[in-house]
Amino acid sequence: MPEVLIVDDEIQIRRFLRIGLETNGYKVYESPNGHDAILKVAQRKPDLVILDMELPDLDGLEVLRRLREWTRLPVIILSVRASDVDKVAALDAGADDYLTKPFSMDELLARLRVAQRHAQPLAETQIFKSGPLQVDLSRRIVTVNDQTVKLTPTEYALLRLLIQHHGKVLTHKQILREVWGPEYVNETHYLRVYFAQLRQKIEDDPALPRLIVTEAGVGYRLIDEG
Amino acid sequence: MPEVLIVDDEIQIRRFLRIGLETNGYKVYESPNGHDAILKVAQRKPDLVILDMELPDLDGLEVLRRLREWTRLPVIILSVRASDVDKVAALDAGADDYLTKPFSMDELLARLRVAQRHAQPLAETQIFKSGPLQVDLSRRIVTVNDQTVKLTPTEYALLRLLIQHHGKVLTHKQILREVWGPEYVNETHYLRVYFAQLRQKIEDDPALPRLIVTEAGVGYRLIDEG
DNA sequence: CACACATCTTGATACTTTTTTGATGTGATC
DNA sequence: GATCACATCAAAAAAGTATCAAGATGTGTG
Repeated sequence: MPEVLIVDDEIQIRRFLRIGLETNGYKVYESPNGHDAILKVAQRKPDLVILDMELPDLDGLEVLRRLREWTRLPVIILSVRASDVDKVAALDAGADDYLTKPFSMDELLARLRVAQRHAQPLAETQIFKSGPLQVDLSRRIVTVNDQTVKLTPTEYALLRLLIQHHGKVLTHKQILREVWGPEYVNETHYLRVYFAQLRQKIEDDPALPRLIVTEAGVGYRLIDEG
Repeated sequence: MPEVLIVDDEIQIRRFLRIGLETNGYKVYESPNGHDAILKVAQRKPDLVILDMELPDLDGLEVLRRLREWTRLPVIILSVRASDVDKVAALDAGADDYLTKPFSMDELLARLRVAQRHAQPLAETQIFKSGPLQVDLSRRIVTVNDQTVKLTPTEYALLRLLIQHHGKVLTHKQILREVWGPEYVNETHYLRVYFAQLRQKIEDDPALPRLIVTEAGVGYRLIDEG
């Protein structure tokens, strides 16, 4: 859920914005003045800031400049001032958008979505490695000794769970609950079958498992850096 | 020197924009209509596009949608229509900003600078290749072994989605939501039919697919560098 | 308006993969 | 040597997939 900080001194405006944003799936923080706003951005680390230009303590532009000293998070300016010079000053100071009051909620929401789009960095490829095993979680590709291996949905879910907790022991119940669902916590036979299958596919020697080790009486564990 | 494409049917507006932009250090291209605009973006590869909503051939929104099929370059909309629905539609279709006429040159320039800041240095994949398959996303031309192949709108939408995420597994739901819409997420039969059709058209041997592989129980994946 | 044409939707059927289930084997511990 | 926890194998059941083709819908044209 994206988090927004609303910076405005008028409580009615904050209220209006909060309602509109919350009904559209945002988590909302509020600041009534500039100093508090800068503090809250640092503390709460919101995904977006909606910043009014008229504040009791600091100028909105000044708040923006201070924020831009250390963060590039999207800032959308709200203002009653519609003059070019104000807009240009704010935009050049690092604002991502500038809306003149009165504005419609729909437009603000659309412009927030644009700002979120812009903020998204390129998705980095997340790859887990351990010995001969290599798992590309974003592409759903598993390789062993550089050979791609085909896993069924359940086998993959199991392996992904092990990777998410690599190094730690996962109890039988934990695994069954996560992979099959809470009503399967006693189907320990499933574990035997699927761990055998998984070892068959990803271990160099399935009879002497080096990646997936059994912790007798407890559960299973995935070794990293084998 | 940043390069801008101006898309507007009125020659006076183009002139006005050209002068303002050139005196501020931009190199300017012009398009009087939508089809020419799409072509020029592919040919000239400008850094920015200024797009008027009222065009003689295609709707501005349609031009934007077509561009977003293959490129994320910044597009700033100009329009006489100031209604929320128009703005929201354009922004959600992928526009980076929306200016209502009349606007000031200074504001436009400032918003261009914002758009340039946001521009992500992406390697634009105008043409996708994999094995015998070749797809020109900007011209919507699909060839297999240098033979042009005709795809229906849905088949093309499907292929384009696969290309945008090539290498990754796309789940059934993802595909149905993107191509047919959120209310179709359970119509898995559509997938069977359309993937069969697509394979028939783009695979060398549709019975042994090498480009579009099935991940049973999960979804489908487009292989790159087959 | 009626026509041909392309495309989308739907149903039937054969086929493949995956999951579930049961039977049996192994080794350690008491 | 009986018991326990785990491993392995393989068949049955279930779920998912491929393909063909007919019906429905929509499109533009004369």
